[in-house]
Amino acid sequence: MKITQEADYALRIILFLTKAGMNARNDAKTVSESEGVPSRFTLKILRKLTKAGLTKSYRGVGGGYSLGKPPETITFKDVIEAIDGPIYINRCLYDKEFCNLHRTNTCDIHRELGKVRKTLIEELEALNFKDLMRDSK
Amino acid sequence: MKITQEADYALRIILFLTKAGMNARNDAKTVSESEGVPSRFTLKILRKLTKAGLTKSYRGVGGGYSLGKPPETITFKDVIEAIDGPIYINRCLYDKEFCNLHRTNTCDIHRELGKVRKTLIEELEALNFKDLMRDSK
DNA sequence: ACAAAAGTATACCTACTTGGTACACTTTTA
DNA sequence: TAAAAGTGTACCAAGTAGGTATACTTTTGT
Repeated sequence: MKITQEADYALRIILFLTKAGMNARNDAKTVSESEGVPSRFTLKILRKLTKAGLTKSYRGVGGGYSLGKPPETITFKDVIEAIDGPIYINRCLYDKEFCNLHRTNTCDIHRELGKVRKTLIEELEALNFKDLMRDSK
Repeated sequence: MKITQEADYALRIILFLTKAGMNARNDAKTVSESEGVPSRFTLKILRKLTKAGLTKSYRGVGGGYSLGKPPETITFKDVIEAIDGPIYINRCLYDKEFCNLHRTNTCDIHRELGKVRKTLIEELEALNFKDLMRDSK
C-alpha cells in the first residue's frame, strides 16, 4: 500500500523544479544534491519524467532540466504514475489472469476495492504543484 | 500502491466466513478449497486473523474457524492491517529515520500524502462485511 | 488410553521487485 | 574539438512476497 521510494524522490524533484520557476534550468547534479537523491538515480528518474512530459531536458554544455509544463497542470497522480505505472490497489483489477478465481466481474471484494481506488486516484489528481506552493506559504 | 496478495486472500476468507454465518465452523481445508487459496497459506493467514481477533479457532476433531466478532464490526481496514501491518502510502511517515532529508515535519509532499492516507483509511474503515453482504444482493 | 483430526509455531526457500550503479554513447556549446 | 551535459541499456545486491516443510499441541470419539 505504498508508493515507491523512487516515486517519492520524483515528487520532491518536481517540487524543486517548481520552486526554481518554470524557465530555470538545473542540471542533474544540482537537483541530486538539493534533494538528497543519489546522482545516478536522479538521472534515471528525470528520464522517466521527461518521457512523460513532466520535465524538459536540455543536452550539452549549460544543459539541465526544467518543468515540462506549468505546475498547475502537474498532479501527484501524474508523477506517481510516470514512475510506478498505473495505480491499482489490487492486482486482480488490472491483470485478470492473476485472479485465480476468475470471477473479477462479480467478486464483491474487488468491486469495493475498485471504488476505493477511484477516490484515491481522484484525490491524487486534485493535488497539483502550484497549489502546493501556495499552501506552503 | 497495492495491498498484498495475502491481504486479498484474507478479505475473501473473511467474506466466506461471513457468508457461512457467525456461528458456523469451517476447517482450513474447506476455506482453502472454496476460495482457491493454497492450503498451507490459508492456515498462515487464519493464524494472523485469529491473533487480531477477527476469527476464532477451534482445535481438535471437529475444529475449524469462525468469525471472531459480528461482521458489521469487521472492516476492510481491520483485515488489511491484520495481514500487511499499518497502512502508509509513504514510508517516511512512519519511519522518520528513513527520510533522508530529516524534514518530515515541514516537507510539503509528505504533509499532502499524509492527508491522502487519512482519507484512504477512512474509506477502508467505512467498509464492513455486513454491508458488503447487503449490497451484493 | 490413544489414535485421528484438527490447529500452532517456527523456520525456511525461491522468485520478483526495488533501489541503485556501471559503461559506453550522443548532443551541444565555447 | 574538448568539455559538459543528458541518454540507453544492462547489470547487481538487498529486501519483500508468496508459499512450503517440519515438528509440535489440543481435542474428541471409541
